[in-house]
Amino acid sequence: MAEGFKALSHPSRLEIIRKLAGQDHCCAGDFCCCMPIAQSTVSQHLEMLKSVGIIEWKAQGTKSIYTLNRERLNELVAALQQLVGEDAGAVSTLSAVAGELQGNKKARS
Amino acid sequence: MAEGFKALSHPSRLEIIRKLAGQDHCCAGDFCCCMPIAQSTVSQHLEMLKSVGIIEWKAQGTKSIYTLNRERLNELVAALQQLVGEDAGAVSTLSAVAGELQGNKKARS
DNA sequence: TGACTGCATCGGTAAAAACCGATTAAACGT
DNA sequence: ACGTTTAATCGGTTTTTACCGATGCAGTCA
Repeated sequence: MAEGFKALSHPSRLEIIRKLAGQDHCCAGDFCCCMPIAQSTVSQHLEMLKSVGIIEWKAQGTKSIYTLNRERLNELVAALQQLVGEDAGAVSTLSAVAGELQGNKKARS
Repeated sequence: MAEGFKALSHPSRLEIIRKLAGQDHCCAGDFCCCMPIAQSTVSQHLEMLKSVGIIEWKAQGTKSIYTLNRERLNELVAALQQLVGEDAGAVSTLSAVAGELQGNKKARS
């Protein structure tokens, strides 16, 4: 769990995730060209994210295709929520939001 | 944001949070006695958690009282969810849960 | 087959984090 | 006022992380 959050604890790695979240998949080079760090450094950040399962890797010709593992990130979210103790208060907030989004009168009040 | 996750990226700090989550408040000594690290080290971990707002501090006599800032942790949860991209899928799951908990027919389907 | 591309990996340096024991300082009880 | 308790801070060491340029190695295309 600490490992997972460590992977999220660097701006460059968050940037990688952000980019990947809006794009379905990227190859390694796509990150290099929009970040102020060397290619080898990017590669190491990718390796770290991969090692904790936050991103997934696939070879495609001479390129490396990376995709976001949303499930793994959701696990981290869940772990964090559980740590806080997702009690009644959190649930009611949650249902209020859900109601709002659906025009659900019962949930709103 | 990276700072926040960095604070969560160490087992000792997670342990502090976990302990605090089940206990409303603790003084500094309460952590020392159940962790395999020196008092000065615990103090530094507490300082780090405090500096990013995850815990709060209050002096009480000769003791230091620490409490968990659940709101701050929820902010991090939210940030992480947003990073993943809380899309339609996530919302419907969310409202389904809310509906379940309230006996809401509309949300259930 | 030989040049080229795209990336991972290697070797090394600099900076940051983790940790400790010792010291300091505030609040307390006597 | 004095000794005690509690916890922050200091000085220093070791380990880890971040970063780079250079090198190596597939896969591709001429």
